[in-house]
Amino acid sequence: MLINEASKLTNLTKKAIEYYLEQKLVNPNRLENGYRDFSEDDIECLKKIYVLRKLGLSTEEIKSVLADKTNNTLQRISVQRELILQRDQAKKAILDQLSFGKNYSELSKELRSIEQSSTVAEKLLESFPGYYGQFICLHFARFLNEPITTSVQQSAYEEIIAFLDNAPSLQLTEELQLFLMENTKQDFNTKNIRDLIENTKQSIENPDKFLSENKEVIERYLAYKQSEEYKNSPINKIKTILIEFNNTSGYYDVFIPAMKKLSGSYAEYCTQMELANEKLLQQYPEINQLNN
Amino acid sequence: MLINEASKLTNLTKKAIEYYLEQKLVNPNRLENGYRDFSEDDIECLKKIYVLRKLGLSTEEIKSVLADKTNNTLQRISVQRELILQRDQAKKAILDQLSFGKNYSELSKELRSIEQSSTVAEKLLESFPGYYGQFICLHFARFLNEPITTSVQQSAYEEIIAFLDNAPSLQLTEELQLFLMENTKQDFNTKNIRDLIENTKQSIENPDKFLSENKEVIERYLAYKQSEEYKNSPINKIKTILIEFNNTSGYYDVFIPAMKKLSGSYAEYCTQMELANEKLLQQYPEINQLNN
DNA sequence: TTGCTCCTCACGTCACGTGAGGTGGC
DNA sequence: TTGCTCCTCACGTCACGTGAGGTGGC
Repeated sequence: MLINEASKLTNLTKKAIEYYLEQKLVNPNRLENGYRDFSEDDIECLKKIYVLRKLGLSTEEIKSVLADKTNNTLQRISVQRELILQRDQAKKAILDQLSFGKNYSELSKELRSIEQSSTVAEKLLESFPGYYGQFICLHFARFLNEPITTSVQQSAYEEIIAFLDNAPSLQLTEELQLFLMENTKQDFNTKNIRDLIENTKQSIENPDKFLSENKEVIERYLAYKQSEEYKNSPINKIKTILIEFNNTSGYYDVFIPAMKKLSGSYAEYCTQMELANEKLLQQYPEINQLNN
Repeated sequence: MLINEASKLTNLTKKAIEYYLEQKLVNPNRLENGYRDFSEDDIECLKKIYVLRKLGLSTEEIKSVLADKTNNTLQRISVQRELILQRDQAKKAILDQLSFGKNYSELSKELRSIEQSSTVAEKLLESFPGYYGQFICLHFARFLNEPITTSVQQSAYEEIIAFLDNAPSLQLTEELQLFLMENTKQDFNTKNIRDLIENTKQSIENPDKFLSENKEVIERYLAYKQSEEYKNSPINKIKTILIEFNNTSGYYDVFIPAMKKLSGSYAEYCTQMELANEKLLQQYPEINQLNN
């Protein structure tokens, strides 16, 4: 069909369609007279583009979403938009304060720390691949709402940025990447990640309760970790790579200490986590052997 | 001081400052050699621009904010951003559904009704001046979350758009505008409007309770409305103009009926409102005379 | 031939960033 | 003279919109 009909079917203007053609988002055949001939598939594709554009994705982003047969790209973008929404809400709150007559210089500082926090979160998402990046990003985002006021915080912020900008990228073999994608395709979206984070939080806040309530699961898990099956599994390989990466990239030596300096709530979280971990080790000393 | 120093003091780049100069947001003097000489006032102004730009205001918006000595413009923009935030949140929810694997064609409809709802809200804000526009906009925004699915709703939507695009603008004399501004400057911001709306909602949901609990206030109010003082007050003049406007513009004949068709929850609200009003009239029949 | 669609090309938008090329100050 | 700042002018960005000018189809 010709462009006019395509335009009507997709709710897109001709000019918009022409633009997407130029950007190679769609590639209809040409008729002998040079007119473009849109197929059913082209129309489907344009309809998707319409939706994605209305949702605020750039043409580049749309290109990768269309090329990606899994929903991984879409999930990443979704996490990104969540960060942006949070930032915009914080900005809206400042706008309200301004319209209420609060003065500019005070708010200017608040603004700066909002921007710095979201820069950290965005860079975290960029720095780590796939699902792992989303997890890391949402995990740390919770601790980034505190204003940066002291010079210690400021230099910690700068260390973090330098780390994230220069850290070697985490490389997984294609096989492992595929494994991760396959296994996170359905189950892990923004909401599930949030739930997971929330569960972790509750278990470290009250480790005794967690340990007694989940005795069975924990023991099954430990048994699995000692099995041959686990030792040869992709998930173990990924874990090994991660530990190696964390040890050599500066993640443990630079990033984590800086995060603790930047965010009081994160430092507190870590302390709790260590306590909980001690209790776990007391109850299951065999874990020590597992990690070596 | 020269542009370099101004840039350092304000956190703006030279190019950004030059752009604001071109847009006439600031107007520094020139030295004999043609160099620009920024005053303390210019710097203050640039600092404000910095904050407002970070908050996402366009240069045109910033221009009106800077020109406006009251906070009225800022308040309007704040309401506008609230609408945008709501829309973006709805869009983010759709993005999540997509990344969860839901199909495009279903979501495309949802998308359309999100956009239509926010168009109505935005046009409401544009169509009425000052505080009144903000109130009207937030008042109706609550009823605009329902999807547009039937053809009755669709044509009601179109009627509303046509009404808002063509309605004569509500004109108040400068004196009355000033009065409104003076009296809404402090007390009415987004949050206060919300509270007011919430209070109204509760009183019409349970008119008996409202009437008995607020007996004294209502009676004092009625007495005031019968006084000579009220008859000569600006608020009475504004009310007269509003009633006239509502009667002649099509607000009552076109807009309100269309809103009822568009939104079931608004229709319900109106019914409740009428019931509550009847009860009020039963208790205070003298109101009938007041309105003539 | 007329009125319509199709094509490509060019220029505008918004808030700057990135130079280029020329002048001024020390 | 050198290295710095200042000035203005031009072009690029992103996702199109608004024509202009020419061709094709009925």
